[in-house]
Amino acid sequence: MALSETNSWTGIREILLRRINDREWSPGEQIPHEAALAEEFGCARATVNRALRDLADSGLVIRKRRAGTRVAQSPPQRATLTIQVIREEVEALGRSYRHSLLGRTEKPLPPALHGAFPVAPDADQLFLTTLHFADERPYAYEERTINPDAALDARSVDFSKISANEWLVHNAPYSHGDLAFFPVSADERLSQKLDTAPGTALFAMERTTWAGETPITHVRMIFAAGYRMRTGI
Amino acid sequence: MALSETNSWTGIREILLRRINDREWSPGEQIPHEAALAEEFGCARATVNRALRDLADSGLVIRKRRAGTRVAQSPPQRATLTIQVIREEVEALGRSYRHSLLGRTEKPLPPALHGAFPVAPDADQLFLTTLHFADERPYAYEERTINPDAALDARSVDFSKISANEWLVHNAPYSHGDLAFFPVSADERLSQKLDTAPGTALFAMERTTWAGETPITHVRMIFAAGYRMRTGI
DNA sequence: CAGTGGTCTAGACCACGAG
DNA sequence: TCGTGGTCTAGACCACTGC
Repeated sequence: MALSETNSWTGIREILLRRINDREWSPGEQIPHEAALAEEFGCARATVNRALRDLADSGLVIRKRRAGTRVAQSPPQRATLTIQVIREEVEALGRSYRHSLLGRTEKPLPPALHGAFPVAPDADQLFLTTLHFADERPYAYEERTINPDAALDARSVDFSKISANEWLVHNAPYSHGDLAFFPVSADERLSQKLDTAPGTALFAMERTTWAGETPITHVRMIFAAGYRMRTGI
Repeated sequence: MALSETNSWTGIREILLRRINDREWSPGEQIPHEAALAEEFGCARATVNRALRDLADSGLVIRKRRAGTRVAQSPPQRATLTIQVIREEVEALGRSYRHSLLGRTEKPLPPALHGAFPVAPDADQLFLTTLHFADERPYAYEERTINPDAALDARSVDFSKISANEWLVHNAPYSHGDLAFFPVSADERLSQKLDTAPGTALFAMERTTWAGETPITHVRMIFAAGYRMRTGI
């Protein structure tokens, strides 16, 4: 109908997408095989495969061997968040970055974290609290636990020169992690650090990263008032 | 070194990943061409391409034509959020779902939204407020604007039977959207709807979806106290 | 068991963009 | 301009899993 979609995989994806959006293929319905579509479009099966795989990645179709490809009943919305090192996030906003190490101690893990951060209960962990600034105004407050067994040189690093955030990204590769976002209400101490009124609603992020089965670091980052996390879908 | 990675694209990805993590290839450094790697691993270039494309998708390497492939300086952490229809989100938690339509009006767009939702200033928009319940307890409060020119049948739908959230997912395909997360402090009205104390910090999400250049709907969803958005990386 | 998607290959041409 | 990644092809074998 349109002037022409070439036989590129993106072109084929658009055609398939239109058929789904136009209800030519209804939710839950099985669509033709890769081989049939390849023949229809006059292209190789691999090209159709690439298009369908992309639609599957974005959740619009469900693919199973033997059972074929079906249009998803309620396509979930998938959004990709990109979480940068704080310094880069701030500098990308055109503001100047600085951080200040507020505290550093070594002690065993407090019981509250035992569930989320499985290390030996008597092994000393490194605890850091850091304040991140953008244009000399507080940007985020960070509370971090580092497992010295996983980040071998951490004990000897001067985290007032390079933030733990940045050092870990460059020196402690992780295999996977957990991420959570939630709101917190500024208590007396937080409101002071982040220069806001007590009771202000703040955006917080918690993250644990792992190297296989070994936890590397656990961090809670609380952003100053007005912070919004944005993305596209 | 390991017993053997087969010549699968995932196997090759693991080998490349290890070289990056072990600093065999340093951040910023250019790595061998696809052709060279294909020869080294004794596989087709397409297989190496698939592995490298996957690493590029997750932000670990940067690929440019002619310039080759380089290890990223500070690999951003990319997380994928899956945002389901609220009913499914609640039911996935093993709780029973119900919603209640609190209000429905038609009026032109208020000035506050003119920037985010570009429709004719005198065209009536459909405004809905909805409360979502999980196990009969408030789960989320929703304020929504629907552009009737983009969602043609919306005016004739009984949104007390099917939530606008769900109806739109099934009936108004979108091409793209904007998404933002931020905290709000419960005011008197919100705290009443969501059955929480005034001043509680709550998690909020704002989303606008588009069909090409035409805005379809704008929604602000505020979740009850205790809500956490989780994902993995 | 057999149909369907998942993957690999060897080769080719193309498009971008750094030098 | 020309090296590098991006893509397409035709064909093959494999792995999973529903029938």
